[in-house]
Parts: sequence; C-alpha cells; structure tokens
Amino acid sequence: MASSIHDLARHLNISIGTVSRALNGRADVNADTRQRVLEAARTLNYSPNQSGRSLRQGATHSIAFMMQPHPGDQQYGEPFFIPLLIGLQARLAESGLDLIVVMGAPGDYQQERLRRVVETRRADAVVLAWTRREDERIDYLTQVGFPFATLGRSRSGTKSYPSLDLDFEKAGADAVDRLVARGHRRIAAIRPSLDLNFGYLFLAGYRKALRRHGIEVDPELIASGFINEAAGYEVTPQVMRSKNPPTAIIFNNDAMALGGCKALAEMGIRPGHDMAVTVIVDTPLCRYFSPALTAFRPALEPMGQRLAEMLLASLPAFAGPDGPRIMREVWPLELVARDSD
Amino acid sequence: MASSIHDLARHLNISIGTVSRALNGRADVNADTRQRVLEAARTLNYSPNQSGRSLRQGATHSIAFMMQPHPGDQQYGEPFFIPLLIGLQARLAESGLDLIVVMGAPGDYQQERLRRVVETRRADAVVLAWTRREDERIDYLTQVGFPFATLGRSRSGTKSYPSLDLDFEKAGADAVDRLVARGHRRIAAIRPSLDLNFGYLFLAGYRKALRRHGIEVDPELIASGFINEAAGYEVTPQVMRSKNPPTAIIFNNDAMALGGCKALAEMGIRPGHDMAVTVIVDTPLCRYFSPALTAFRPALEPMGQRLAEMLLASLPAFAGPDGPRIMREVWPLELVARDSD
DNA sequence: TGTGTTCTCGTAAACGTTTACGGAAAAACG
DNA sequence: CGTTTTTCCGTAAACGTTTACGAGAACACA
Repeated sequence: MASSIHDLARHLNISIGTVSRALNGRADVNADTRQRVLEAARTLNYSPNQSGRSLRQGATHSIAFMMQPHPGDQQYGEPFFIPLLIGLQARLAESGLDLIVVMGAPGDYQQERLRRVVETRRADAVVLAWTRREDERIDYLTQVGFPFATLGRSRSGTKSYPSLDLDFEKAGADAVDRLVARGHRRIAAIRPSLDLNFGYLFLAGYRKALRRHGIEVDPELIASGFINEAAGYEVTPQVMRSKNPPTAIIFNNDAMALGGCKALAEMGIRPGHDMAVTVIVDTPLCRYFSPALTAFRPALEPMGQRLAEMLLASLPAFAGPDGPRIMREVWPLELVARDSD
Repeated sequence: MASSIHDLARHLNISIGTVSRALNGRADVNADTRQRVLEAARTLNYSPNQSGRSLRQGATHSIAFMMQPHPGDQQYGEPFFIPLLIGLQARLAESGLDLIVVMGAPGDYQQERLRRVVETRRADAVVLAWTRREDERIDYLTQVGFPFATLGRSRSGTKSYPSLDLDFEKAGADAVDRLVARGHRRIAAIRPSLDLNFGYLFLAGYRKALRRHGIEVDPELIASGFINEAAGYEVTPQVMRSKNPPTAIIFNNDAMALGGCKALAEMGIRPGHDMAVTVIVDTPLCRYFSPALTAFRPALEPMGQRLAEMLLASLPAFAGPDGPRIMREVWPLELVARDSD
C-alpha cells in the first residue's frame, strides 16, 4: 500500500539517492529528473515515512503541547487553549512542523508524560502551559537540555527559554482601579489554588492597586480553589461571610465566576445589581452570560502564533541567519466592559 | 545524552540482540543477564528510540485523536471531549499506547490533516469524533484500509469499524415526553447545522415523540446553527417569532443553550419560569447556570475507556485470542432534572 | 559414548530515510 | 585538443531498533 522511496527509484530506474535529493529540493539534481520524480511521487501516492526520516535526522518534525487536568479539575481550562492551539498549529505548519497535543492523566502534573515524550524522542520541542511559580517541568527540561517554550512565566529555570505571558498583574490592578473608580472599596479576589503563576501575578496586581488607593488588603476577601465551577461555587460564600462583605468580586477565571455567580444567585444577590463582578480571562461564556460579564480579553490566536515563532527562533535548526534567540514577551489583556459591574 | 541499545551492549560486553531480547521480555535470555541488562538500562537512563522501533516494527505505538473546529466555531465543543480523552488515554496507556491529539485548521474538516497522519504513518489508528451523516473521513480511511474507530455513527463506510455512540434519538424523544407530560405542546428544537449525525438523531427522536403524542411537527419551531454561543443567540429569536411561539425549547448543545438563554433574557423571558429549557448534552455549564439546566448526561470518561477497548479489540496486534472483533455500541444519556423546565 | 534436546547468545539483515563521497559525463576555458 | 570546472548521479553508510537463523554449550537420556 504505502510506497517508499525505493518504489519511486525502481519505477524511474534511478537510484534512491537521487530520488531523495529531488524530493528534498537539493540543488544537485537535474531539473528534468526532478520533474519526473515529483510526478512519480504524485502518481504513486508517495509520502515519506516519518519514522525513517526521524531516525536518520534525529528530528521528529513535531512539537508537543502538554495538556493535562489539574487535580480536581476535569476541564483543562480548554476554552482558553483552543484558539491558542489554532495559532500555534498554523505557525508551526508553515515551517513543516506538526503540532501534537499529549494528554496526561489527571493529577501527576505531567512529569511522567513529559519524561516519556522527551526520552522516547517523540517531539523536537515542547510547549508548556499553566506554568507554576516553581515548575518542576521547567527544571527537568533545562536539566536534560530539551528545547521548550512556555506560555506563562516561572521562577524556575535559568530564564534561558522563550516565554510568552499575559500581564495578569496589570489586569488585576486595572480591575481594581475600575471598581474603585466606580465607588467600590470592599473588593474580593477569587483565584486558583495551587501555585499557578498567573494566580500569583493577578493577586500581586490586586494588592498593589488596593494599596495605591489606600485600601487595606483584607485576607477575608481573598479565597482560592481549583479552576472550575465547583470551586467557584464553594469558595464564593466564604468571602460573603466576611464581617464586612464585599461589594465587588474579581474572579481569576470564567469557570470560577460561573460557579460563583450561582452561589450569589442562591443568596439572592444579582451580579450587576447587588454585586459588581469582573473576570480576568474572557471567554465566550463571559459574553453570553446574563448579565454579560466584564472581563479582560487576551489575543489568544495571535499569541499562539507568536509563541510558535518564539520557539522556532530559539531552535538552531529553524533560527534565522543570526542564530537562535531567546525571546520573552508579556502581552496585555484588553478590558471588555459589559454589564456585570 | 541519549543512550542507545548499543551503549548498553558495549557496557555489558554482550550483543545488542541479547540486550533487545532482554528488554522486550523474550524467553530466550538467561535470567541473570536479563537482570544485568535491566539494571544497566536504569543506570544508563536508557529508553528506546521511538523512531527506531517504529521503523523496524512498522508501528508507531500511538493512536491519533482528530480534533478540529467546525467552520465558524472557535471552540471545538471541548468541554465535551476532555473527559472522553481522559478515558481514552487511560485505557490506551494500559496497552502501551500513546494518545496524541492532532489539531486541524478550522474549516477544512480534517481531511488534509487526516491524510497527513495516515500517509506519514504517525499513528497506528485514529479515532474520529463528530461524525457526520455522510463522512468523507470514514470513506477515506476505509478506502485506504487504515484502522479507526468513531465516536458517533454515520451512513458512510461499510460499518466495518468499531463505533460508540450516544442514543441521541432516545434523548430527543425523552426530552419531548418529559415536556409534554408537564403540559407543553409547543416545543422548539435547536440543533446544529451541518450534517453532524447527532443532530439528525436528536431531531428524529424529537419528531417521532411529537407524533406519538399527536402533536404536529411545526417547521417554524425548528432552527439550526453552528454549535456555539453566537449561533444560539442568533437562532433562538427565530423560533420565538413564530406565529404560535413555543413554551419550551430543547437545545442540542450547552453552548447554543447559553446563547439562547441570553437571547431569551433580552426578551424578558426567564428560563424555568416563562419558558422550559432542556439541553441534550450536559456539561458543568448546565449545572452551574442560573437556573440550573435540565440536561441529558453522557458517561464520558467510561465511554472513552470503552472506545479505546473497542478500537484495540479491532486491531489484530491487540485483539484477544479469538482474533479481531468489530463492536458497535450505543450508550444511553441519563436525564438530570434541574430547574429550567 | 552417542544422540537428541534445551538454553542462551551472537550475527546480520531489515525497516525508510538522508547524505558524504566520489566518479563519469558534459561543459567551459585556454 | 588538453585541462579544469560544473553538473548530475550512484554507492554505501548510518540512524536505533527487532528478529530470523544458526551455533555452541550444557544437559538429558539411552
């Protein structure tokens, strides 16, 4: 069924070396024979065996994106990831690379799967998301010298890898600024537990802004949980039980906001009327919820493309003439004012 | 960095053949030498090169799951897929197989990517989701003889492949039954456009049940659009403009329901009060929406496991002693009654 | 002792590529 | 016409595995 380079060679009565060179666009092959090879490849429905190429070249021509639920999370925060993956895939395809996403089992935080990908050389590089403050994946990859890029920053590693992040700190601060400008002084923050880095950044911005406005940071108004609806639902009542309850809540995540709004509804509190609600990362849910949720929107698809570009620029095989470069960027989140605050 | 089987052989002063046999648990190797090989593999941090194995064996030891947005859809219906992927991955891992998810660009409906996966032999089999009524992917795969399984049925192909589906027809009928029992007779259905098979099945069940109750099927109460929030938002007003508007709406999808409820809210119509709302495929959104949406829940993770099992059973290399079997199953959706109807 | 069996291992080929090397033919140049 | 350069292609090795085959040693049995 599958035709190999040998079939082409036999069919054309030339050597496999020539066939390979013709296919790979090498210069030292007659224009005429190249034509014939290309044509034969088409009629014989040839396409190169990846294992063969990889083995010989020591490169798989594919990039792995690690995807995995957090413990307690069944959902991966995927509405967030899909457009990102589309952007990644588009840019990688331009360079002849495949994007594969590898799933981990919930709970082990990717270490085992990551080792597997690296050790069996299934990909030439990996893209990490949901970076943590201290990230063992980053430590591991830098230690074994495997190329990677991250979506999100981390304190781990030697910063010698490309990274693209969103400015959660500024978004947290902006959210507070906006709420203060609208008269709020009791502002709660609901963020992910675990040491997901964007949670830290968000909270740092939140704190900084509060202080700038001369508002004391009240620990009772800060709560955390897994990044899902259930956690938002459970955790929101905590801040409401404060001696001096909030008049505004900032959620770090749309799923938590959904759960939180449910809890509020059951307490007879209407977002947009009795409570200002802001969420940091915008998704379609925020837009179509009633009331529509004010949120901060990332440019996910362009980010995916850019991240791919940054990763490629760091790889010797794909870097431009000036050699590999390590780039690190932080992109803004854009406020989308809607009806919930 | 990466140690090969040759390194082990040199280190132990034995031949690579013996090393390979020891590693692969073959019988014709001394228990003692096997021990030494295993130990050396550990200390030298050996793990087999996938390209090498694949090339020799003609098998990649990985299964591809095709994932891709529909035209007009940025979202993939992922909340639906993730638990399924978790189940798939878990079962495949038991048999030493990796699950890779391959992304397509939006719009081309996977054909190009699928060809690429098949022709470059990146996976030993593929899992297809979102099957269509007439599915060119199925035709293609059967034609070239590439193993696959589907989530969902289709009219394409010779039915000679494993498939696992949900009983959308029964769910559609059950939804109608329930609404009729609660006094509704004007029941709208909002389903996906395109020829996604589950949309057909749902509508068939819906129609059948209506007729069974002696209720005429009113085309004005049936609308369709892409599987996303925007489409639900746009399309719901259409059925409301009917001369004789519905008192209940069944949405085939949670995202469409979200958009639809938004549209209803803007018309001052409250789900659960002024309008009964049912959705066919349950997700966390349904549960945490206000009001919580009555929905039909699939057992996604077990389905993933089962689908993996069915796929494996169909592959000669993994089938049991009785040889490969083609299994086709249809699983029920379980009603979760909540507050919206 | 002779014959057959079992255990264990080495040898070498094969999977499908890419690519360094060299050589023959053609072209260019004087 | 002789020499050098260029163009084009074939040869063969290599990437890291797995595995068919065969052989030597040990053992069993008569």
